[in-house]
Amino acid sequence: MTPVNPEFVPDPDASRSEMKAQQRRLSSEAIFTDKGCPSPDSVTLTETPDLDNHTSVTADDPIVVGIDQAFEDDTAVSAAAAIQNGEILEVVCGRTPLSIPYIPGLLAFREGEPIIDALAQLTVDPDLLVFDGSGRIHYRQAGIATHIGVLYDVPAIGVTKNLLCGTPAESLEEPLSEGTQVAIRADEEVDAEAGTLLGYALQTRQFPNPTVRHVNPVFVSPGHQVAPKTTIRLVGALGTGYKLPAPVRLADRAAAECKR
DNA sequence: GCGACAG
DNA sequence: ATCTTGTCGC
Repeated sequence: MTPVNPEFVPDPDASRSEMKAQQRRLSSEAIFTDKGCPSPDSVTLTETPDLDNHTSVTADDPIVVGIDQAFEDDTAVSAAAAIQNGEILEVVCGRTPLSIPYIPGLLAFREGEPIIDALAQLTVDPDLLVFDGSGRIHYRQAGIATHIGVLYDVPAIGVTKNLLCGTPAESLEEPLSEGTQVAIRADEEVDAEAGTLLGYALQTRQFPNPTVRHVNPVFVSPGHQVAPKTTIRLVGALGTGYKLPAPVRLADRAAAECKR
C-alpha cells in the first residue's frame, strides 16, 4: 500500500519543532471516533467453520495487520503481519538505515521509514492496523498509531506496555482483576483540554498461573477512525489468553526473524 | 533548574 | 529497543 497523505510522511531530518508541528497538524486530521473501523464482533481470533455449508463463514472478515520493529546496529527492520480469521495471510518485512535516536514523543520519526517500507510490500489491504506504540495517548495526541493511521487513512489503534503520558483515573498500583479498564485522561503535559479521554489501561490478562502473581496492564488508545471504547473491544477480541494482541505478538516475532 | 519520558 | 543462562512451573 501507499500513503494517501504524503504530506505526513515522517521526515527524520526535520527539526524537532517541525516534527512537533507536523504532529499538531496530524492530531487535527485524526478521527477519534468509529468510522470505517471493523466491528469488534467481526474480528475472530480463530477460524469458525460453517458446518452447514462446508465452508468458512468468515470469508470477508476484517484483515488486521500487526506492526512491530526490531533493531540491529544501524538498521531498523519492520514487520507487518496480516491476519484474517486468526489465519496468517501475509507477513512482510521492511528495512531501512536508522536515522535518529529514540526520543519520547517522536517515535514515528525513528520507526516510520521501515514501517513504510514494509507496508509498501503488503499485497492485502488492511481494515485495521495495530501498533506496538501509542495512539492518542501522546503529548500532542499524535503517537505512532495515529501518525501512520492518518498517513494511510486507515483505521489504527495503539497498544503499549508502558504509559507515555496522561493520568490514570484510578491508581494502577494495586493488582487489577482481568478485564479491568481504567481511563487515561489528558493532564497539563498533554495538548488537549484537561480531562480529555485519551485511552485506557486494560488488564488483558491476570494470574496466568499460581506462580506468576501479577501481570501489568497494557495501555490502549485510538490511532485513527476508532473510538476509545472500541479500541478496548478490539484489543479484547484480538488477545485471548495473552497480554498483547495476537497481531502484535506475530509482528514482534516476525521482526526478530527479519533480522536474520 | 527539576522531573518525566511509547520503543 | 538491546545486551543475555538458567530456572521454576503449568
